[in-house]
Amino acid sequence: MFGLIDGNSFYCECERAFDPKLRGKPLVVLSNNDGCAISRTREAKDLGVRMGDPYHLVAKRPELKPVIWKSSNYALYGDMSRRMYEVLCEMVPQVEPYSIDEMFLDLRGMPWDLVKLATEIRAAVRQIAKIPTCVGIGPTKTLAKLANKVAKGERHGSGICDFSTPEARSAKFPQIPLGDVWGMGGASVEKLAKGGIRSVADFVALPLDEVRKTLTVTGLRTHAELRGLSCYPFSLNAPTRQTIACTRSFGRMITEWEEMRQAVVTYVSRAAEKLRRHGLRASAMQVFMHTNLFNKDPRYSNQVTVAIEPASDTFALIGAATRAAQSMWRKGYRYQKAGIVLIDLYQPQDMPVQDMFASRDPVKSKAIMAALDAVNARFGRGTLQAGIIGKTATWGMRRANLSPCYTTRLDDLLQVNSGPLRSTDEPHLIP
DNA sequence: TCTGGGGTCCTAGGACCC
DNA sequence: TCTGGGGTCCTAGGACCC
Repeated sequence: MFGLIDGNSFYCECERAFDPKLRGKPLVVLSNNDGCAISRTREAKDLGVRMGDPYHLVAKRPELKPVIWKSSNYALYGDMSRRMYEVLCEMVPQVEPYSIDEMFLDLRGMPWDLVKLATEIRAAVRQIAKIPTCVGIGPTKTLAKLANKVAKGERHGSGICDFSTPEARSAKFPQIPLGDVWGMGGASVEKLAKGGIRSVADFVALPLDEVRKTLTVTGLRTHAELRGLSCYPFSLNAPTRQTIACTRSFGRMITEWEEMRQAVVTYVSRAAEKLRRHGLRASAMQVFMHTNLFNKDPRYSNQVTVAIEPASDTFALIGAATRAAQSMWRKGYRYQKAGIVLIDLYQPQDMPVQDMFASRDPVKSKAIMAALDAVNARFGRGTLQAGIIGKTATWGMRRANLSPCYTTRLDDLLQVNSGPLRSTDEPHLIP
């Protein structure tokens, strides 16, 4: 049996955990660059903020005046996710992180009442990690996900939904729209609706060849999972990464090559850091840049893919990325975004060709990269930056309302007054 | 002025092979 | 008149996820 636990309005609740003033208020966390709404509290949803609403449009709406808008703080959310994971590991034999706010629980062989266990898990995560959650239970991952969705939809429910028995499923399935199912996106829902298939019950009753014909093998898997046949096993070790990317919109449009060069150098450095953290090397990369696709500016969009000598060395990757960017740079446009994606990733021992004639001394390179990563880990990202001389860039992303990194920066730690403790779980802030 | 970022998997079609 | 069968590998694009 699987469980799926999922943080309610996860990013918003991470903010609330450290700032009591946000509790009970309509709160929205914005995407990078303060672009659009990506996490909303119940209060904000009730006021009509939708997922993906562009901030600059929605902030003008008078009924949304009371909403508090926060820039996203991934250092905080990532660390809160880790805390949630640790609490869960104490309570069930195995936990498989699925996303920053969702984790599958292996409930096989758990001897007691699963709903009771789920209740205890929710309470522990709430108390220790400060995150409210919902839990879904089912014999497959897809059913656990669906149960979780049902639990989340119940306004004053228990926060738990159990789909472990066929009876529980057939009672609910006729009322659940197909789009609620994990793996059923807009395109599939639309295709099936043409044949009158709208609810999960309709879909489950569909013959296999029909499913295969309209949705190919992925649809077939979802279909099987909904009938209780597991196709996605529980897996402990995270699969090795296929791609590592760093792509960003600029805080303002940029028009100069030097700015673009700096951006590309910054992004590729960041990606190389991730690459080393995963112990991988890249043997190809894609670099892209484009102008704003929403406004009436003259449009330009280009992308190049280059093969490189397998590397995780920042300097090597910078060279390749800069050349690629230069080859597609056209002066006279207002660029809005650029990015780099590292592809064809290898574990060094699996590399098809050993770098016998490597143009860089591998021992030296390894030592320099280790030093670079250590300095940046200790003193903050970008303390040592290859390929950029001088002042801070002005094109970086907008993050107008960023919360402190309460849990990952010493300078940002909350301070607690000494003296008699008050009977409250709220941190006592020193102004 | 201002519309995110980072992933995975699958398929179709072309090039190529024997 | 008639032009096989069975593969692999690569890429671009679609669909989906959070």
